[in-house]
Parts: sequence; structure tokens; C-alpha cells
Amino acid sequence: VEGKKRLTKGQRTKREILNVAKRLFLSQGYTATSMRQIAQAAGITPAAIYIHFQGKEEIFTTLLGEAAPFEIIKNLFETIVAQNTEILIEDTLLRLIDVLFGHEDYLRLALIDVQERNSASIVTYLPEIFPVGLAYHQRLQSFEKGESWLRDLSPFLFMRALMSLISGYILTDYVIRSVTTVQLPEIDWIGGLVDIFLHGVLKPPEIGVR
Amino acid sequence: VEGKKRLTKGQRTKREILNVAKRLFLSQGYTATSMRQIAQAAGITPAAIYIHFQGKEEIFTTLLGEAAPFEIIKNLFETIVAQNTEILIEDTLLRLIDVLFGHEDYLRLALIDVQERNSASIVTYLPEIFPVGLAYHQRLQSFEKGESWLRDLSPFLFMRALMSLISGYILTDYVIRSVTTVQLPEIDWIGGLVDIFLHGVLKPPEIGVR
DNA sequence: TGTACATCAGTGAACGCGCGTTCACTGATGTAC
DNA sequence: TGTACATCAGTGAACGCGCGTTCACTGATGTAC
Repeated sequence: VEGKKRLTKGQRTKREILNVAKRLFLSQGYTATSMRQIAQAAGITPAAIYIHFQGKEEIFTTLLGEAAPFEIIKNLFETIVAQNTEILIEDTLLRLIDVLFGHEDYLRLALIDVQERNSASIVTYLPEIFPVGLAYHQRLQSFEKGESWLRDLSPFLFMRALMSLISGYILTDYVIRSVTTVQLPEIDWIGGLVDIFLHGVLKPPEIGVR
Repeated sequence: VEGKKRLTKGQRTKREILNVAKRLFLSQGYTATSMRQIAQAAGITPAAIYIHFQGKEEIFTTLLGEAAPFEIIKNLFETIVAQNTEILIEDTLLRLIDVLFGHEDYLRLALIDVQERNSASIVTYLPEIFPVGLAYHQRLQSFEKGESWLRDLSPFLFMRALMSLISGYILTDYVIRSVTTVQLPEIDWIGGLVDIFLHGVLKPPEIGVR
């Protein structure tokens, strides 16, 4: 009945090592975090870590593997439906940002990986995510043209614009959160950015003509 | 006449230290780069570094200070002119991306700073750049309304959308450059992204009405 | 239920090594008379 | 032009320290008969 709690002592320790290591890596980076720090935070000696992991390297890669939300994202793109293009894109972006912020740790770990370990972990997943994006773009194009519909854009450009929006939002979010000197008004940022993505910042040149 | 080359031996060594340190920090990160590595690459002993800098810390902050292009960006926003809103925004973005890619090292150093040193160096400049952005937005709004003009957006939202576009473009550029498995078509990425920023990804809902 | 043995999950000390920084010293260059 | 001295730009050895990892050992727990 307690099911989930039926872990051996070893498994619980391994879990604890991963938890504290994640916290330390995120706050200090990979190189600056030592095995002794991890051991102390987990309440064991450094040598005990080597019972559960081959070394520091394996702790980090295990964390990266656990944190990656690629399956969820893939599933999101493949199954999402809506009544027209506009709402579909809007929904997709809102949910995508939701997923990514629910896995914010992954974003930061991946950034550490790229920065300190010359390894682009995202890159290994990218060939997998690519066809998903292209299929999604095709679905967008096949909508009835009575409602608002997609402009004739290169699918690659569309995908990159989408990725730029997401990563740009996340990056500016980091910056904004660390600024305490400037007081920003309360704005529905995501809604606003998605709106700009859909309709642009300009009004159409002339009214009633075009 | 040779003017620029009239440096003392000490000044030349200091310059050399900065050059090699920059290269090492960018490729390995801050913590993973040692003073011995810097000294060896500069052709001196570690102790000699302390003649020119107080320590490792000062080398890094000096590099950050030298690399920051904030004055150029400020100047860009304040002096740029064009015949209408659309062209002005387009020009601004193209030049902004140009400046930032000309100072790509700064972007990476700033990222290292945020990641490994818990210090947001951008943040110290932000209060300075803020009024510049607001003034720019006001200029955009004051254009004659005969041509294409700006939608009625919050200036803060507009600025963030602009920052998102820029940082998103740069981030996706990193990723794309490290992917060698997928062959991408040749596209005018910047032009395409700016176009989407201006007009959105959707066609207007109905033709001839609105 | 009791005993013998294997496995599990650790400890504590040590390995060799590289870290950032300091310090006493040194030869070359510049300056004053 | 020659000499005395100060400053510049380093060297080489050492400081104490923390790093990732290994190794011999140990007590607790699980299993077999």
C-alpha cells in the first residue's frame, strides 16, 4: 500500500545524492561544485558516492537525462488540436512555455552543460524533434482558409521564429527577475508576446483597402 | 608616427594576459581556467600576473568591462532615423544584431558571469538602457499615421518583445551552429524574423473588409 | 529458531595533483648629477 | 660620457588548501540450511 516508499537504503541514498547535487550544480555550476560538498550535503562521506555512481561526470549526466522534457514536448506538438490556426498556435505556445517552466531546471542544466562541458545535450535530441516540428507546420497549413490562416513562410523560418520566441522569453525572464532596481508594471507578458508573434507590431498600412 | 605601438613592456604583457585569458575563459569557463594556464599561454610565470592584476577576479571583470558595447547600442537607439516606422524598426533590429554579433565575446562572457559568478553584469547597465528604450518607443509612436504605424502596445511589452527577438535569435544561432547532423537550407534568417516581428505569422482574417 | 556466510552500504585515511596567491630575490632599463 | 641609484618587470620556490578518486576495512542486514 505504501508502494512508492519501498526503496532500499541504497536507493534512498542515491536519490538523495542526485537531489543535493542538482541543487549545488544549479547554484554554483559544474566545476565549482565538489564531490565533498555533495557528500556533506547528502550526509555521507565522499567515498560512499562511488558506490552509487562512477564519478562526478555520471551524476551530472544522470541529472540531465532525468530532467529532459523532450517526450512531453513531442507529445504536445503531435496531439494538440484547436478550431483554427490562430488558436492552435496560441495554445501550443502557451502550453510549451508552461512545460518548459515546469522543467526550468533542465534549461539551466543544459546551459551549464553547453558552457562548462562543451557538450550540447540539446543537440542530441534535435534530430528527433525536427520532424515533429515540420509535421506540426504542415498541419497548420492544411487548415480551412475561411478563418485566419498561416502566411506562406518557410517551415524552417517558422520553427526558428517559434524557438526564438520561447528561448527569448525565458532569457529575458532571467534578466528581469534579477533586476530589483527597476519596477516593472504587471503585464500579461506571454499573452502579449504571442499576440505580437501572431499579428506583428505594426497596424496594416491602410484601412479598408488591401 | 607609429603611435599606437608605443607601449611599455609592462603594458604589452598586460594586454597579452587579457587576450589569452579571454580565449581561455570563453572556451572553458571561469572556474575551469587556472592562473597557471593563463600564465603559460602568455609566456610568463603565474607570479608575474600579480604585477598587473590583483587576482583572477580582476582579470575577468576587466574583460567584461572592455567587451561591453552598451555605449554603441545607446548611441544607435538615439541617433537612428528613417522615413517611416516599418523601415526604422527594421533598420534598428538589423544594426542591433550586427553590433551584438560584432561583440559576441561580450555575450558569452556575460553568460559565464551570470552562470558561474552569480553576478548579472547586464543588470548593472539595465537601468541606464531603460530610458533609452522608452524614448525610442515614443519616437516610433510619434510618426505620421499615413504610412504603416505602430499598434497601441505597452512600451514595456514592445521592449521585451524586441529583446526577446534579439536574444532568441542569438541563442538559436548557438544551437544551430553546433548541430552538424541536420542540413538546413540557406535562408535570410534575420530578415525573416524581423518580418515576422513586424507583421506576424498570420494573414489578416478577411480580405477587403476590416 | 540458530548458525554460517554473502551481500549491502557505508567509513576513514590516504593518493597524487593542481589551485590562487605570496615572498625574497634578480637582472635590465631609465634617470640625475 | 660615466657613475649611483631607483624603478620596472619579471623568476622560482613555496604556502596552505581542496580537488576527484582509491583502498582496506567494518558493521548491519539478508539468505540458506
